[in-house]
Amino acid sequence: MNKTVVKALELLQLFTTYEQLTLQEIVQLTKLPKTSVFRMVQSLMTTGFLKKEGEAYELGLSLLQFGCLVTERLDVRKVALPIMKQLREETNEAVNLVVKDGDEAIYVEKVETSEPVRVYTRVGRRAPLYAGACPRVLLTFMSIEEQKKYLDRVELIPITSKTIVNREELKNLINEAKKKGYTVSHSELADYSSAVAVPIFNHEGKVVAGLSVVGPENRFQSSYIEQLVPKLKHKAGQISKALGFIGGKDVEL
Amino acid sequence: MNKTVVKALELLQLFTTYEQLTLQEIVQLTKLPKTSVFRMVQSLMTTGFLKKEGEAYELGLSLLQFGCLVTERLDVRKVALPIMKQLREETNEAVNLVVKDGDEAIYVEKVETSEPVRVYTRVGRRAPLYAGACPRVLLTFMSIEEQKKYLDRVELIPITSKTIVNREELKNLINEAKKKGYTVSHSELADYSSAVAVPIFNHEGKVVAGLSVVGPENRFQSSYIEQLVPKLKHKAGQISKALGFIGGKDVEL
DNA sequence: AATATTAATTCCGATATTCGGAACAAAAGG
DNA sequence: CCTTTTGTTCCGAATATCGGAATTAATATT
Repeated sequence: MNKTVVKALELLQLFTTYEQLTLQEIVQLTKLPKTSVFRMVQSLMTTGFLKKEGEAYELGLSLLQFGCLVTERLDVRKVALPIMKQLREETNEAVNLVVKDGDEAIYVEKVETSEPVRVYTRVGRRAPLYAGACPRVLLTFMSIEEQKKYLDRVELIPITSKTIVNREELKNLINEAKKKGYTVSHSELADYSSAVAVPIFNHEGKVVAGLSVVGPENRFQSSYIEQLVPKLKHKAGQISKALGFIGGKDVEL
Repeated sequence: MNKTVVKALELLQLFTTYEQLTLQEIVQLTKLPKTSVFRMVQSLMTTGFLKKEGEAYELGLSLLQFGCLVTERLDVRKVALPIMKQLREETNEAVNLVVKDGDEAIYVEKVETSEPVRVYTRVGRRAPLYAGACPRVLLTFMSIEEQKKYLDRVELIPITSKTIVNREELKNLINEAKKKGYTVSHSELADYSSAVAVPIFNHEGKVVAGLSVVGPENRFQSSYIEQLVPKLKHKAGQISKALGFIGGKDVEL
């Protein structure tokens, strides 16, 4: 492995939290010697990953290009987007699409609602697989071995006061969700926001994404969730089908 | 500067042209020793910039997050987008927003038309400042010294058969455009596509972006362009104003 | 105006890190 | 079963990185 490269890219990661940083600030945050930081920043600048805006450094425009390319190349997203828009029309709620990346879930597409009270999720946001409806639906429907390994390995860190941190409770929820074919979460990732999520499968029958409807907790009572689930399952089924998925006991095609 | 970091990031740049690459292919393209490529790829993977998809490597999902952050943080884009949509409604043509990044122009936002014949531009695309209406409008309205330096330094490489490669011709076009307050191009960046572009200024009176209307060459006759120009100028003026621009002989506010 | 303070940049010798050839392993193809 | 191709590990040599210290630049203070 290449230590310097990793360090430089970790340095770049700082800019996901901070919009602008001076050299000084980077030194403080990374605790690396100033000269080293300086060198790395220079390197990141020549490649367009960072740029200097007056005093401070910012993310460079190269990243724009990369981001767009990744988006375009994600085919789940391509087929899901129009269907997500339909779902938004039917439910008038925000719809999210999440894919798995290592031990995390990443929000790759969203369709917003016109409701005045909204839950704002940023595309590119990451969340652990155990928290939130959409991430957990990925965890629920992954292969048994992979799931077991993950559950043994993962440390359950609370994000909000309602994040599930008890391993047994999590396992129960997963098993239940597997039977029902959907997951529900209340304020696990952000306070006062709830979500219902269903899995999307590819041609191999593997979960490749989670589709969810998100909204304010007070609106998401069980009677309302029951109305949402068949709609979600229907749309997720359409997306799965478009990806070449054929079987599926849990999915109504 | 940090040689390894730069090399690794240049390696990553390969993936803007190729969607997938095996280790072998990267070795051939970069002409670097296999072991070095291997190491760099490993480093890029641990940081999520690359991922292995079966045989080959692809851009990782980290880049999605970075791309979205850059987009969100670009405030020209934020204020321009709604106005661009209005312009699309008024003209029923595709509208592009371009900013300067070093010696290049980058497309940062687009609004597409419903016309059957379209010109497709990808967000994140780069173009030299001398070619195409929108890039050249940035060149036209940058500071005199900067412009002079650029013109002395730049090598004019043809992109299509109609790309301007004669320095004198380019200078004349720039001077003319400066008087008129807009730039026109025909098939300079892509065959059969034309564009009209106007500048957007910030609070300091510096050009920060170019706004253009793009369409198929046959539709962009001079009579039609004359209709477009006032509309473009009006909208660009609105955006400039929103960015704090006050003066402006060339802009009708 | 002179001085103090803070941050950015350059220098340079020590050394840890990267380099890259070669050997090895694994998988694919004949 | 052997050959070929691609991916991965090893290890000594070399060089690129490291980081302290000095220098420069910019800003604040007396």
